[in-house]
Amino acid sequence: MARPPRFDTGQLLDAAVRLAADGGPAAVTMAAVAQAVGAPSGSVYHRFAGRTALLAEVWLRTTEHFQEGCTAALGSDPDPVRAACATARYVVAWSRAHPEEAAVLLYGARDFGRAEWSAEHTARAESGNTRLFAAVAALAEALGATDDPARERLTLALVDLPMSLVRRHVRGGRPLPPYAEDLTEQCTAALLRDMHAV
Amino acid sequence: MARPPRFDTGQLLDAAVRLAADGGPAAVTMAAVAQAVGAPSGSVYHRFAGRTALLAEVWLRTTEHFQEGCTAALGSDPDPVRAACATARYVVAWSRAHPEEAAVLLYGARDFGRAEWSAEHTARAESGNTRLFAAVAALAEALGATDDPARERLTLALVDLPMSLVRRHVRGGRPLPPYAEDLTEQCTAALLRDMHAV
DNA sequence: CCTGTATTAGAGGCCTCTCTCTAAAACAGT
DNA sequence: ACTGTTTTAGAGAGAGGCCTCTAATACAGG
Repeated sequence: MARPPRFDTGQLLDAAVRLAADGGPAAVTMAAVAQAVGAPSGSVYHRFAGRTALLAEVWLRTTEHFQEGCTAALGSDPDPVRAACATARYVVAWSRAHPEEAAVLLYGARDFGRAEWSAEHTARAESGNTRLFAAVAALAEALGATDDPARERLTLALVDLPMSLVRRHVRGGRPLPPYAEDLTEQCTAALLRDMHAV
Repeated sequence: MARPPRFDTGQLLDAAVRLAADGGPAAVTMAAVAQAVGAPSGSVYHRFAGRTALLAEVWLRTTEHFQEGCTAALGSDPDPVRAACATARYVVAWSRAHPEEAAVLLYGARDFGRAEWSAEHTARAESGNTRLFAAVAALAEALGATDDPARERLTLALVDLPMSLVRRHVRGGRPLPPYAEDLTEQCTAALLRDMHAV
């Protein structure tokens, strides 16, 4: 009933992610994406309302992809310490498997123009965040982390520390070393072990 | 013997840092900097060879400012564990005192156009890095961190973990909580304490 | 006061990017 | 074959940013 598409949304987003990974969000221009897949600029505008929408989709698809497995890992084990370690491992393993998307994740939503997003895109971002926060909060309660510093320490151990390890290597353009997952898990365990002692 | 300057280099860099802090490196345009201080664009070009040079100076002045106190903190105490904790505290305290520069530091040199820097700027960046690496390496040896994973764990404890804490708040636009320094020091201590146990 | 120099002042060219608009193309169903 | 719909295809306007260039300006020293 209609002409078949030569360039679909996923293909364009893939190209945009690649551009963002090795050039930062500023390198994601409509012209660059079009050229990367060999399409005229009109085809990109047919899929996305504008550059703002494209950047929002790049960010949202990547974070949602990441958060999907992350929330799963957070609830993967009845023992909260083991669940935390599994989550930390997941962050590193996911980044190893998806280095370009990991490079996107090292930026923030603001770098992808969050201030100008549509209400729909903003809502999607908040929805994903609240779901992840809920899973972290549940784990925090299971670990007895009741006050703000303790909750923040948990977040550091779960997400920020693994991401830092990833950042150090991805930003340098090198692949993650083989011991990355083990190192991350040890650090996370160390941060959780001493939490009750203080 | 000459007309006195109305806009000096430091003033222009201050404006550029402010723009970068709340708009990312992309917001640092020659026109924006000129407008921010009320100067014509020609005055900006009189101080900087071009946008590439301006971005490089923004990054280098900020990192050098940060590294100055950082290397001092690394050698501030003969006991390596105490020196490490002092360094971690310094990272947070410096960010609290200089929130705009801290926001710049959360990006990377690549985001400030490192690929197009002059040889001179690149050399300055490497010089600062090697000095800092040397101080970290000395501390690593004092702590018995000989292999790659142990050295990386030390770097995480010293710099990356404090920076993560800063990132979480600065990126959200909020000030650092009062307990930030204490929390950071506890986390750093926990990571170092268990290092020998593994 | 006169001269030399560093700086301001801003107009204007060039380039890139965003976005719009029109026309053509390719296919499914009748 | 015809129709309707989606998509490609690409030209072109408008805006903004980088950079250059020339003229004017303000001061120090003789």
